[in-house]
Amino acid sequence: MTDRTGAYHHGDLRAALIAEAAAMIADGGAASVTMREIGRRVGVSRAAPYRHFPDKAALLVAVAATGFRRLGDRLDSVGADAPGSGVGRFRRMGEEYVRFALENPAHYRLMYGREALTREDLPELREAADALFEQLVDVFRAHQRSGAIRRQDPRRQAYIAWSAVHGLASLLIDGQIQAAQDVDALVRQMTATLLDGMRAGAGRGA
Amino acid sequence: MTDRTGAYHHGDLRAALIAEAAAMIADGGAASVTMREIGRRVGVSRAAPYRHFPDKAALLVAVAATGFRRLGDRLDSVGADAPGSGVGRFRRMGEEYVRFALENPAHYRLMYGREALTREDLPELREAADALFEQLVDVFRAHQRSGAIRRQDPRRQAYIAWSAVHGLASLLIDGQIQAAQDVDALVRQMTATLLDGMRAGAGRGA
DNA sequence: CTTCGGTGTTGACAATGTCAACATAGCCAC
DNA sequence: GTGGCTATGTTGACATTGTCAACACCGAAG
Repeated sequence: MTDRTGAYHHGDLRAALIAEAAAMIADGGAASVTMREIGRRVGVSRAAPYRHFPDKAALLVAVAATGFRRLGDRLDSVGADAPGSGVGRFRRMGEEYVRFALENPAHYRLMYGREALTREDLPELREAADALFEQLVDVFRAHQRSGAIRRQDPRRQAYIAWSAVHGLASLLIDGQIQAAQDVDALVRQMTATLLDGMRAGAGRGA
Repeated sequence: MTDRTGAYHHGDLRAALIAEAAAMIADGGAASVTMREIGRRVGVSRAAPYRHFPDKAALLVAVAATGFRRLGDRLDSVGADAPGSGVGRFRRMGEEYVRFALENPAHYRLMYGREALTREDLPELREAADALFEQLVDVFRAHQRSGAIRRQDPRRQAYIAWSAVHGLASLLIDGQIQAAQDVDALVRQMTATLLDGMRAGAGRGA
């Protein structure tokens, strides 16, 4: 198999590079990540990573994408925990989302640090993010079915909810909102506000 | 006056540096900003900027802070336009906020790119951001007085609203939400949802 | 006029991303 | 098995960058 990106000399350099980069990001911020240092830590030379990623941005994209997938899994699991499709599902997902961000601030920032990471040739990130979004849309579809919220374009509702949760996570991470706040309470108030707002007449968009 | 940071050899290098950096950010992204290039463009040597800013991050903080002040001014003006303190005030501010972000995406990203910019010794950014937040709190206080929304901690309401608007702006800028969407309609739906939610019973936070 | 601090300049250094030339290891056809 | 091809990894090299140190200059204060 030539196509397999796996074990050759090192074992599975590609995976090791992603893991090491993630680790470095976790405890030094994205700025501390260096191609050369990653190589050093993994035990290869500085140019070795270039056999697996065309450049630094590509490696970071891969790292960011794994973040979206991990986050998606976590949201899935708390979503699945829901006994019925009660309104609590969105709330629990919101809490979990913010928790993930606070636990992995640098990684989270990287995931949305689209500035350097937006590249046509690397659709992986966008796809991972899109998958996450679709999860969210499903939640709103479910909430509509259960009559908890108003029937209208669930994607629009999901956009709004995503914005709110992502915004809160970002502001918390960056310290714009003092983390001393009771975060869970804030998340609950936010999700409740949104759901209440979506239950009421709000919807004459456009 | 020795304290005056102003005109000496150049005229007003400090201000020129900030302006030039802002310009470079505007059309090349933050990554394109280079101390040396800024110097080149302003017509000074590479080390000259270091007489006015201890390092690159400090200059970027200054640039980011001007962004918050400009944004604050714009929000003020649309807020002031409000005839009464009608509920429209928050909506208009939200629209203006998102407009600013879409018009100055790179600058906006820098403003919230707290990762590299969080430094104890440079409170300027935090202060500028805090001032913006206080503007928002005032809006919710006003909306409470007019009875448009529920009476509860206006800061919590402002946090939620800020999160939502900032999140939407971020996702739009980064292309996570297709800009092809009718942005204004989305903003209107969001602000309406939030206000409706704050009018209803949502508030048992904690 | 002299002097001094605020400004700006050039030289230098270490670190980084990345390319090119070169080495090698494992798998394939024979 | 063996020769060779490709995937993988290595070292050398280069331009660029942030930043510091040593030096030069200009204008105000005495």
